[in-house]
Amino acid sequence: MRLSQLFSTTLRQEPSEAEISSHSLLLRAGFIRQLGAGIFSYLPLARRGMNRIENIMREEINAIGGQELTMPVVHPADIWQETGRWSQIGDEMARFQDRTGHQMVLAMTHEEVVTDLARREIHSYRQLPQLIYHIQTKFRDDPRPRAGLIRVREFTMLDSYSLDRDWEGLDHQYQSHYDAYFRIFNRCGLPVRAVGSDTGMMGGKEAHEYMYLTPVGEDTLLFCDSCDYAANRQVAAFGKLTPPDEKPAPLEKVATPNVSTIADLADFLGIPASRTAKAVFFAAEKSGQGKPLLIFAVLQGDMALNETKLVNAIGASGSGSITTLRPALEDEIRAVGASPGYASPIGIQRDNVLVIVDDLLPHSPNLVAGANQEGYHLRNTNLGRDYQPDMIADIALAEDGSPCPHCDGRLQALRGVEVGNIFKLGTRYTSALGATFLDEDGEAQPIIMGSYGIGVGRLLACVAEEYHDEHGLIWPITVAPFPVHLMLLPSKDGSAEKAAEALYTALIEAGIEPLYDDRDERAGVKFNDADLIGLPLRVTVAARSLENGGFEFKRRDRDNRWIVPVESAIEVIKTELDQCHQEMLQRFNL
RNA sequence: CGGGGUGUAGCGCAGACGGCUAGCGCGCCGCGUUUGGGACGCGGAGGUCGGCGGUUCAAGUCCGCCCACCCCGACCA
Repeated sequence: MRLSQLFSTTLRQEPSEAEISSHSLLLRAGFIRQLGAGIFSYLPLARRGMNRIENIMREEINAIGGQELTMPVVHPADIWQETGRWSQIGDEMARFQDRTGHQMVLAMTHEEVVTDLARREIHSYRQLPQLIYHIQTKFRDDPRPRAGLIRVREFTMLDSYSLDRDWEGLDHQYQSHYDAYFRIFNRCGLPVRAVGSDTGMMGGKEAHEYMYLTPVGEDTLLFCDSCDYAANRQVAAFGKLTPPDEKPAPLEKVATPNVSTIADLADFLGIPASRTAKAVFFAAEKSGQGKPLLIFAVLQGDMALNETKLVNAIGASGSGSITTLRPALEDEIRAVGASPGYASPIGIQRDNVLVIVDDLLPHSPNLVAGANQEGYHLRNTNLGRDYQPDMIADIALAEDGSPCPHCDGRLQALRGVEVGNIFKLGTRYTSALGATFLDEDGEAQPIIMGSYGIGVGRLLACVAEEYHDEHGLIWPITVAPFPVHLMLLPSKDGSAEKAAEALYTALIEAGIEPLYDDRDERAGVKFNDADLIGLPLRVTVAARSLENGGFEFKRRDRDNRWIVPVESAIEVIKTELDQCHQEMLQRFNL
């Protein structure tokens, strides 16, 4: 490709909307352009990089038995209604009507369509297992796109789906993906960690996320410093310190004027926060019901609430499908007889209230809790004696420094970007859509499903985030849009032009397509653009290099330059590119 | 959805007290000089000042409404 003809230009100045390196550099180097919030065009350089990523994905998924197909981006609403997600998912799903007035949706994921295909095609255990995948555009109307390609609304994902006759089969395919996904990321040069995660809107049993650790990430992960425990903060368990073993003491009302926070309370009474009980309120809107359910969560005063755990606990309790959880209004709290700032479950009305206490509370005696009266607290409240919970569950948020749930270590909090995820869906969708097969005994069984996804653009952005310096991008050989940046610096006698053109042709004939900077620009401009675009190997053809005995070679990720004789240029380029590959394999033990 | 911010040429920005043909740097086009780390000279092109409405003799500038984008939060993969 001749740079003079390439459909994009580099920008000298940093675009004002870019806050993080990958966004800024991908814009400046001419890889992407933004059309709207979270909506981008991928110009030829980005497209080529993404093609290479997608081909790595195809190789790895094919290697574990995947078959590529393509499923539609526009779906009729009824399959989403069949699984219940039509009403479960909110504004994040883009909906519209076609000309005949039928409700349609833009695909935000493809479980429904896969399951529909499965129920049409799969009838016998003899047809299982299956693994199908596609690389397709999705749209999620995210309330807040940000950080360039890291969090967008329209995006392309590799999406694979496993279909099995039993749970052992799912376990096997899940494990295959677990490993294949590591290979995909590593072949792209991206170091990732797998962590246990929430299943969120996907539903199902077990799930892992692949996290690229970076301060620009918006997920918080917790890693044990001495064992291999790792989890997204949303689901992270932790070892709760055992409270003192005291006998329950009599309840005692104590005046606490203007003391409405845990910190003030502990201060005022001269006790640690861990000796207090904290109340947190949410209103749960139930589908198809008018009056929201008040969620009254109680945990030890030194701990923060984990909303994801709370939602999952409520879901597990079977108390109806909760569509949304929002902070309760003050009136809603007062309506049950609780007093904000001085609240406890003691003595409140219990109809249409769900009291959920953290699983540490049964072991934490004599806590100071609210008296449900402005300006007063109660000493020595005890679960069981003074109030009964509707449910006991782990609803506390793990923090940096929390004890590991599995060993004596401490959890460390780090930021990360989720670049992929894998879910054991089980029969969540196949049961809903009636995707069954007949087993050997002629009995209908629901197909057991798994789903696995990687965002292509987000992966590209993370690679850019990982590999760059103050001059520009530094692409790993495996995802670079071109392997070689061939640079011509014009000469008076035309010798450099002649040599560069010859090398350009010879490289293409050798199956190596370079990006050929044939522009009539100053050397400084060309060198700076080469650094910005960041191709792995730069080959400069100039009068000076020819006088010195050939072409000047430089790797983008190294500082040194050296001269290679004209006649061995192709061979050395091949060697260098191969060397880049080898270094990559070594770094990731591939 | 809440809070904050920004919309003036392709990019980065000035102009805001209402007042002449709306500027600057970079980029772009032409000619010449220059040619290994973002050259120089001369000459050009390019703007419904985010949109609509209002006030006024006069609006980029004042007022109202709306829209878009960015950041923080809520939310989310």
